[in-house]
Amino acid sequence: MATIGDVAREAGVSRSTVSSVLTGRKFVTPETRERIEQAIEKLHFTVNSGARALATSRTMVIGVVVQLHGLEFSPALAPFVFALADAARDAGYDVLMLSEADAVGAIRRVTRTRRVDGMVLLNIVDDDPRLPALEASGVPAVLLGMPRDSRGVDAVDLDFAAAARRLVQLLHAHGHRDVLFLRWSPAMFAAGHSFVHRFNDAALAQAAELGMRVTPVDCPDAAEDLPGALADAVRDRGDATAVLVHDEAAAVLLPTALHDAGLRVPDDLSVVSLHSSDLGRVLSLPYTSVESEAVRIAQGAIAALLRRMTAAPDDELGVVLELLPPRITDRGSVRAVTPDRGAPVR
Amino acid sequence: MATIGDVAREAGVSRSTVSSVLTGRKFVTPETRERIEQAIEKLHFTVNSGARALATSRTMVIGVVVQLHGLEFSPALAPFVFALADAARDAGYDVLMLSEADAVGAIRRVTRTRRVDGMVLLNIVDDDPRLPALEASGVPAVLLGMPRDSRGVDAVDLDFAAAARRLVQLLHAHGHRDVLFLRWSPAMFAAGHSFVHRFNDAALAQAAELGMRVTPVDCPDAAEDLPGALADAVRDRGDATAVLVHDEAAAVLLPTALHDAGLRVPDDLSVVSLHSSDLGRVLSLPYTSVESEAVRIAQGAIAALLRRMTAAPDDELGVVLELLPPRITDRGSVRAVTPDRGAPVR
DNA sequence: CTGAAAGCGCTTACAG
DNA sequence: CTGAAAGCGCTTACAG
Repeated sequence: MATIGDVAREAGVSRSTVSSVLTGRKFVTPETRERIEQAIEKLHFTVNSGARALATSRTMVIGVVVQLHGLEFSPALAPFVFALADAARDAGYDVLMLSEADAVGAIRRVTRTRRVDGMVLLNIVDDDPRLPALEASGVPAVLLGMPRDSRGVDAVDLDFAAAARRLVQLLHAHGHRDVLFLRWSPAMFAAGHSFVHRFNDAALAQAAELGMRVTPVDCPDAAEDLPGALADAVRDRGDATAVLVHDEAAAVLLPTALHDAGLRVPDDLSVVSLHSSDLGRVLSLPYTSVESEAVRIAQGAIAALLRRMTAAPDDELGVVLELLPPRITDRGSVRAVTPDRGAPVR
Repeated sequence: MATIGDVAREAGVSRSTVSSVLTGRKFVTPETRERIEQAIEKLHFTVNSGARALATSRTMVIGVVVQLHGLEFSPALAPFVFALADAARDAGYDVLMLSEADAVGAIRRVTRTRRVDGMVLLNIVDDDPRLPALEASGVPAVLLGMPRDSRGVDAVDLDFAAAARRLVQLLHAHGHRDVLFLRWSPAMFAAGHSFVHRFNDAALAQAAELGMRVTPVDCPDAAEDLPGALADAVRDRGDATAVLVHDEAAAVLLPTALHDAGLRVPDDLSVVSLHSSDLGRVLSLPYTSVESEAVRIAQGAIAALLRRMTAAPDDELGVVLELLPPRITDRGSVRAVTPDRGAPVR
């Protein structure tokens, strides 16, 4: 491996001059620059990132901490991780994946050993134990998610409340007044996943405001109980003319449950949902739904992180809490009904 | 941040002695060791990984390269990535996630800048363009997947051929002689995903050997065409008494298609499958199937990589090509039929 | 068993 | 505009 010294010798200049063209932080005459670049080319020289990190105190690495609670639909995390890596790369950063069970330990380890310049935390919950560890580390960070209290840490997330309102409004505008709400399991609520609460609270509030009846159905904690629970919910739907879904697995399994019950969408029942867009695409989920926006959220998170990482020490930056507006993709799963009778419009 | 010099001063010893207890490569008398450990504790000292990397030429980081072809079911990759990170961590390594579109560029970049000690490549295809780049880099590596020609690189994968044989044998043992084979799309075959070929070839060969009729059904390249294709396949199944599935999305959507057709499993039709275990678990896919073994494969891959990374330069290591034996989980989706009539046994 | 010195490969004030 | 020197925080022969 060629070093900066080899390049300097080859080009007949000093190491500092080579460094100047590498960093681009100093002016070098075109001629010597040219000579140096040729030497770099010839020797296949590349900067040793460890040495550079030691000299600059910047690793150009971002740590991404995902906590696999087991409760969550882990495949749905993948798009966010990949989108984060892409966004980081566009800014010149690599991504260290921290998925070990002991997330607090991971944060301590990589920050103390100076492995990363900044951190992104995924699947945040209220009172997340990772936040104090983050605070103690003093490393720039951003949350991909929006806990009740982000403790001064920047956070970026989809606006789940707005998403819920828009879906409810959509149903209302089509005449639906009685809606079944398939929501995340009690364990997810209890774990403090704030997106679950935000969606739920906003959906119920919006429905109340519009004078709609919304019957919540809790998805079971155990995956194997879900098909049965869906079947029950659909059978016991009463006069509901529409279904609002906010649970990954429920969105995937609902088609089967509806078919089992001999119901057609949207003829017999309208459906709107919020679930992972990637999953929906691959499985052709046929429901009008809110996009999960992994790419935009990841880009927003990296932008917020860059702002912190590149801030001067004396900059007093305000906390960024960014809620991205939901976008709805219409897949024709909502049908207009007459509000009074609850029956499909002919 | 405390440095090794601070610790040395605090403990009243030299920096080299501190280093000796840090690395554990030299004997230090218990008394001085004790003093040093107390100083480390007191100052909250942690080794600066960049400095250590520079001094030792080892980063303790493994690069994981995933190529998101767009064709594949990307959420199914997540379990492998997480399992790799876990296995690496157990061996003291962190994982750098490389998911950018230009995988070859990523390999060049992280190896030339000495960011990693080794690499793991996921979703390998035949004639994978990443292999030459890997070879050129000279960095230890392992493939998670088994291309036709691994070009001297260690590779670990599930034994897809054995998996196919065992599933076919299982159907045969239960009397099935006419089987529908829902297989990956032509684009996946064309892309050279060897697991797709290995499963397919072995399934067809085993069936022929056992005198079974197997009718392959190509899943469509476009996700949105899959539901229709499944419906067609099920309707036109002829005298088939069982379905063999090797396609993630097909495994997920088959229940709906069967329900649509008014068919019950296993009463009207038996089903066996190979799909992501995690996905199957979360969605409660009700089919007897081969486990995808993300954890065992990842552990095997990291073990193989460690062997290379820790080998002495003059060790002439043989190439490791490891195919893990498939394990079948019985979910009662196979029913015994009488071979002659093809009708269910009453 | 411990320490002084050199070195890993860069960057960055500071002179000139 | 270029270079010599010091320094980033470790590890590792080599003496003693």
